[in-house]
Formats: sequence, C-alpha cells, structure tokens
Amino acid sequence: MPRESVRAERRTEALSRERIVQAAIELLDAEGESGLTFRALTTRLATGAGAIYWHLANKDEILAATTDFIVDAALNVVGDEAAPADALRAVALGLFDAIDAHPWVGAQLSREPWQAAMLQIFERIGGHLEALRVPQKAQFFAASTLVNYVVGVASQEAANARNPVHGGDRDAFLAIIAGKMSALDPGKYPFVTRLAAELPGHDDREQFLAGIDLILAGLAATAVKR
Amino acid sequence: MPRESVRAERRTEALSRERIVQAAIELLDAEGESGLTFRALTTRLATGAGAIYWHLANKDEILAATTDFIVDAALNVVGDEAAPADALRAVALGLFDAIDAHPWVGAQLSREPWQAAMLQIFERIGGHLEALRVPQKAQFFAASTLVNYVVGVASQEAANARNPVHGGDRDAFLAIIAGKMSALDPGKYPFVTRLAAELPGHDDREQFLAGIDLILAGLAATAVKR
DNA sequence: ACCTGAACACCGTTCAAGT
DNA sequence: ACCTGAACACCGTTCAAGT
Repeated sequence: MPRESVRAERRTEALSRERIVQAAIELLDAEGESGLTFRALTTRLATGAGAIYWHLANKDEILAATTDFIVDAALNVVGDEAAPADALRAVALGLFDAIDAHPWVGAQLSREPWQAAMLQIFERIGGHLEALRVPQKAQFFAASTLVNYVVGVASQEAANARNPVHGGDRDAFLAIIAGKMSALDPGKYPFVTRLAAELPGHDDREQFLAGIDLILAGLAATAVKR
Repeated sequence: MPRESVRAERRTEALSRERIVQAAIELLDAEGESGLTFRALTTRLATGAGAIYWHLANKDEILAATTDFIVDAALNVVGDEAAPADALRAVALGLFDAIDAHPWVGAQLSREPWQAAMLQIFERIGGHLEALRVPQKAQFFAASTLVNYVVGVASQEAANARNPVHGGDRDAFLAIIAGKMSALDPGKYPFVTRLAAELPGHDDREQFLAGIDLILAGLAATAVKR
C-alpha cells in the first residue's frame, strides 16, 4: 500500500552498495560534507539505517567508496598518448577539476593516505616517472612529493568550498582574504602583506599547474645529472 | 562547599582564553582529535559549557587557537642565520616535527587555508624566496607550492596518526600497507606494487625533506634563467 | 562581567524484530 | 538474506538563571 507523496520516492530497485554510493555522492554534491548523514541518506533511499549498514560497514566506508568513484572517473578519462610530462600534467589537472567539482573529495583524500583512491593516484602519477628518466631510487620520493602536493591543494580547495562566502561570490571571498592579509603588520608580515595585492583575480587552476611544473623542473634538474 | 574528590580538580585560577587553549592542547595530545569535546573540556576545567563559550566563539575557534599556538612555537625556535635554502629547510623541518608531535595540527591546517597559522607559515616560507633569487612574479606561486606540499604531508601525518595500528607499532603498520600494495594486480598497478618493497623501514622525515629539496631544485632551475 | 548546567537538536551505530 | 526503525550513547550549542 504505497503512499502517494510528492517528496518521498518509492523504491523501485533493490538497495545495493552502488545505489547507496550514488545517493551519497548526490547528497555530498548538493549539500557539502555536512549534508551526508544517515538520516538524509535513509530519507533519500526510503529505507532504514540498518539497511545501509547491511551493505557498507560504516560512514567511513561510504566516504571512501564515494571518493573512489569520483577519483576513478577522473583518472580514467585521461589518455596516455602525450609526452610524459604532459601526461603527468593531464593527470594532475584531471584531479584538480574533479576536486573543483566535488570539493568534499579533497577533504576525504587527506584522510585516507593508503586507501584505494590514493593508491590509484600514486600509480597514475608514478607511472610516468620512468619515462621522465627519474632514477628508480628517486621515483618513490618524486611520486610522493607530487602526490602530497596534490593532496595539499585538494584539502585547501575543500576548505575554501566549505566557506559560505566562497560559494556565492569568489571575488568577494578573495577580496576579504586580501583585506585580512593587507591589514597585518608589514613589519612582521612583509611577504604576506605584499602578496595581498596579487590575490584578487588570481587563478587557482593556473597556480596549481605552476606548482606541478615547479616540481617537474626539479625532477628534470635531478634526472639530467645521471 | 567544595567536594573532596580524587579526580575533580578544584579551580584555583580564573578561566581565561589561554587556560582553555592549554587544556584543549593537552586533551588533543593525549586523546587525539576525537578527544576534544566540550564534555571533556568542561570536566578538565571544572566548569560549564557556557563558560567556554564566553571566552571562545565555538569549537572551530578553539581548534584554530590551539593550532596557532603550536605553529607559532614551532616557527619561532628557528633561527635565520643560515643560507636561504637552509633556513627554508629549517622552517619546513620545524613544522614537520611539530606536526609529528601534535598530529591533530596537521589535520587542522588543511581546514583553515587563510587563517593565522597558515599566514604565518606562508610568511616564514615566502620570506626566504627573495634571497633565493626567485623572481618577484614567481614568489607567490613558489610559496604556495611549498606551503601546499607541507600541508599535504601534514594531513597525511595526521591521518596516519589516527590509525590505531600506527600508534602502537610503526613497523607493523608499514608492513600492513606494504602487504596491501603488493597484493594489487601488477598489471594495473606496476608502479605501486614495485614500490611496496621500498616501504618497510622508510623514513617519513627524510622523504619530507627530499620533497622540499625537489621543489627547491625546481626553483633554482627557474631562478638561474633570469 | 563571568559562570552554571539543564535542555535542545542533532549525530553514527546497534539490534530486536520483521519479511 | 535483507530490511525496518526505535533506542542508545554520544555530540556542539543555547540560554535562563545564578553570582
């Protein structure tokens, strides 16, 4: 005897891990990290909390699975046909854009160093180092430097997205930050106060890529020596 | 009429922002990120929740203040007498060691891109770039690359510390990770499976410094060109 | 001005009970 | 085997009331 209701969706398909993960992604995208609760999830899936626990162990596993899904999709649209440095840039930019679209992924990556999504990132980045003529012994260091940099940027993207001002008006957000920076004591903060002027209109994506290029330049300087 | 109790400390000093922040740091160090709750804090300070809210706006502000305190202490033991690259390494290592001792700081840094602790890190890192002959226009990119790298490493340190196995036995922890990595399909994960052998016995601090040196090498390659 | 602590509106997770 | 949903043990935050 299904009720006729406007909001409550009748469940047509059986519950499954995949359906739960999809619903979780939709919630996270729509409401942000705080939007994913068992209450919201059970409402959306028209089920009880216990049903979700039947398919996934706990909230951490839901978050890991959603992150895997987005990272996997982001990494597998990248082709491998380009020169190694370009391929590496494409991988990094693919990740950046995915986290830009799903900022909660950025926060999640920093919480799971050795889980599936991170291992996949490690592989897709590290796999290009041989072609870049990075010595075998330096490849672990090189890959982890690149990965840690990506994770750092990702976490900051996630934090910025959490800021309510940022969601509405990015220019206003940057202006506020720039204001705070230029209000600091120039005697104690000569660098930051000078930087404040450069903040408005700056491009996160371009800056991200500049960092990748800087690390690649360091690798090139090292690789040349052997 | 003070009760005579073994555990409950009678409060001798008045409550203050400083006392609350110190108590919060002790809780975070002793119990980890999940140990800081208003219940635990009010018990330790022998007060009520409202008293804490009188001195600090909310939990985020407590976390920001504790992070400021640790970062400030870490950055201000570093002298400036060395060559610019060495000074920069000293700043980075000071941060690494502080986060190693207080892993919750690592998690917190990734949540507050433009707050006091991060601005101070930005300043202490960026302030050496002029001496490193990094062109003015590249200093913003260079500083943010270094800072993002540090934040990435910091967040992974925090995540590792959260892992219960890690707390007890680091070798066992690395062995488990290495096992998971070598269990992957070498066809899909050639890089990661090969890396598994290098994981046991590897030194996080050394690896962190190698990343800093890699970025510095990139900067040197860029600076030389002008 | 500063503090108390009960009450409120949430959480994630468990589990007896249903089918 | 799979699902339900009330109950449990927590949270951060508020606020009327005290001093």
